[in-house]
Amino acid sequence: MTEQDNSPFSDAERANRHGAGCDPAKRNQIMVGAKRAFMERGFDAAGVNDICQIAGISKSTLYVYFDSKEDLFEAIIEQERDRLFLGMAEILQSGDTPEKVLFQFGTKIAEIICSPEVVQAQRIIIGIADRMPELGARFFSGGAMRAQVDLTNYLKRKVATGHLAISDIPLAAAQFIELSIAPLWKPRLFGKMSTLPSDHDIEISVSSAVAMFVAAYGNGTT
Amino acid sequence: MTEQDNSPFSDAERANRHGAGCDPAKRNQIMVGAKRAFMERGFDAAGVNDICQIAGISKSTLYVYFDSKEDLFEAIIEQERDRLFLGMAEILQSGDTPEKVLFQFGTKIAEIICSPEVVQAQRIIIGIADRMPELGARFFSGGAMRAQVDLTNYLKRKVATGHLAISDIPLAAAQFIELSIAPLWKPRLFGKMSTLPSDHDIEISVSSAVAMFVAAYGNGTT
DNA sequence: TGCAAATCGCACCGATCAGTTCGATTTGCA
DNA sequence: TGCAAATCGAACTGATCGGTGCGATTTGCA
Repeated sequence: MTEQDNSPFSDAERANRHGAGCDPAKRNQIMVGAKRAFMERGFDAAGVNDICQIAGISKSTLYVYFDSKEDLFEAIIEQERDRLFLGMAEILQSGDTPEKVLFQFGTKIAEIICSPEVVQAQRIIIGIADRMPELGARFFSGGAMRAQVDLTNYLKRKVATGHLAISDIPLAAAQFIELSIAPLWKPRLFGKMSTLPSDHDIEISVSSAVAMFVAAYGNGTT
Repeated sequence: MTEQDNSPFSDAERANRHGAGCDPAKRNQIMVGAKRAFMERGFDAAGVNDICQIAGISKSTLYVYFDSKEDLFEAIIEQERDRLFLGMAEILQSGDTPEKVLFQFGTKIAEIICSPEVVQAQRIIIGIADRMPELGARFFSGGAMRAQVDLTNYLKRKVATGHLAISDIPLAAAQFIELSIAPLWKPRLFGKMSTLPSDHDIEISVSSAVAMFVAAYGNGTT
């Protein structure tokens, strides 16, 4: 698998010289270039030679840092997955009303999920889900599914404090997320909508999602 | 296995001589085999030789009937797309209450969209959406989007007769469809849920979708 | 500066695959 | 039955691509 550099560098070593395939800067350089190549052309169409050219490294070096093209792709996906959903959980710590919190949460998730990079990544992952089934499942678990779990926990708190009345809370969380991206994501994924949805589009979708959610699960006091 | 010779053609049709690449039975035979190959292995992994073997025809003949592998794939998708959404519109002609109609509609669409064949087709199409952007858009327009248009028209009628109160009707249609498949489709697509959702799973999802929809857009009389 | 390690550059391998060619074979109408 | 058209089958083409091997070059510490 990936060379998860378990080698403990001494301070002296870390400064400049690294073992073969152990320079984090070079590793990052490869991943940045490969990410661009994959995003622009897809997994199959992006050749290893293209990747090397874009990243500005030699093929020999690439294969010192990564075992295979698939290995490289996995490393990129895992990194991006974590990066994208970073600020997600914080929104749910706010003390605002559920309406406001849900609106912010829905907006954020719609922005992420419908962004060109994420849509492209999703396309690639879905397309090779047969060849690399574990990767698809992990991407989903660490991305959209994790957001759903976070939202579930938030909703549980709001139910406990009587702000919301929900019987099946995980289902409600999934519903809200799908509602937030309802008219946007699927067309994006299939290429029917080629341009990024505007802030206004997202606002319409998310505010309607919040309204619907509150109509169904609100207790009338908000 | 390969010979699908119980074809539904009359003796007259079948006995006739056809021009090269003009025998509908042979064309169908190719498409049946190719469909199996594509579904089992995906677009790239399914080789033309595999397709020929499964279909029980020679490569030469295949290229008499279809210009390319992509051409063949398109023909299959267009055919399947129409077949799957066949009984969809009829449900919306029922005189039942909106709750019942929506429940039937949601159940049907969830069954279709989450079925193994459709999920696999969606994966393939999404995966090659970059190479064949038109196909993805057409597949979406003729499939899920058409269902959404049908539902929009139904909802318009119900709004006109005062059964429902909706401001943005196309948005509401999209919302209902997404709600119906909310906890099911995405995990299926990413390979997180490898087995077909049970009737019970679908019922839970759809009935909750209906309840939510009525809570948001009902006028209280139903 | 010298030396060893890391990286580079590039040819090369082996495999795959879409699509073509063409002679052999089957099919079905007259 | 004869003949022409449709189909078969299998070799072949041309190109792509992931991955390897190895000598040349650069890098950075001693």
